[in-house]
Amino acid sequence: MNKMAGKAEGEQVIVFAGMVLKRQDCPVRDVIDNIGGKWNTLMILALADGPMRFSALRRLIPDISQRMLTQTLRDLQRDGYIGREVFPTQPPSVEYSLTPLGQSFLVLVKQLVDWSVKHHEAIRAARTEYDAAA
Amino acid sequence: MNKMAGKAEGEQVIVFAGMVLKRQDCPVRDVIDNIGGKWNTLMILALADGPMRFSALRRLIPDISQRMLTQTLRDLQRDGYIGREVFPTQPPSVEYSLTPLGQSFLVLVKQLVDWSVKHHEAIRAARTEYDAAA
DNA sequence: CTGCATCCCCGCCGATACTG
DNA sequence: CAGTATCGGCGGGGATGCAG
Repeated sequence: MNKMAGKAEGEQVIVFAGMVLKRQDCPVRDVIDNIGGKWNTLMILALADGPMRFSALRRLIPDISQRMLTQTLRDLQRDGYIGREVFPTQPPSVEYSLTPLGQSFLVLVKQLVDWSVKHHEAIRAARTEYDAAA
Repeated sequence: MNKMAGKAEGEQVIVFAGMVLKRQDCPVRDVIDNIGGKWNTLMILALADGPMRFSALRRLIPDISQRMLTQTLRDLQRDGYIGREVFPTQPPSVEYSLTPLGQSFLVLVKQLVDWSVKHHEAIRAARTEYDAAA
């Protein structure tokens, strides 16, 4: 995940806003990886309005494979963003929901979406201009 | 607030906060991809305090390869986050700096860092607990 | 209905060598 | 100093099939 190039002696750190972020076991990487995944943020948004069942999520996000749906949910559950509750019905049903941590994170995701929508015009413009210059 | 809208010809869209996000050419993906990359956010942070030369960035981030340094800078430049200025000295020197768009984005990154630092304890706790349960 | 297992492709990223 | 070029590993993620 986060490979260390330096030795134990040369402990690489980065200072930002007075905080020391060690390259190994960097707190930010834990979060970045969750944002960077193809489906993670979308999953957080999907659960924004309340708990949802597995099949409901499939319907909500039609173009996700079963494999990635399961894996994304597991990853987010592992890091404490979402909770999983199994109901012993027949056939069984499983409900996923945002934990307090997940809801806290949702705020960031929403800001990210807002910023994206607001600036994606400028981004695309810069992109075409750059490509044209080349 | 988060609902799937109908589709006409396989045109998948997702509605969030009243905004329609088409799956193809999604504005959020442009931003997400920049966050998700291994070095992108770090580069933004590195330029937070002002312009920096190529070699200065190398020293600041020791464990980045020359290849990825160049590529990351190019990508961010292409999307308009950073600017590049060449000084005709001998040998030549190049300075990179955040554009207004980049500085606007920097705000988000900082919030991300703050959130990470504040909650990474909870995340790691959830992670070990999940692994223990397994 | 809710998963896990398997196969496989492809793009990220690192290592290394070469240039103006 | 500031790049470019090439090779190769590795892991993300899609498609499909099987199971409880």
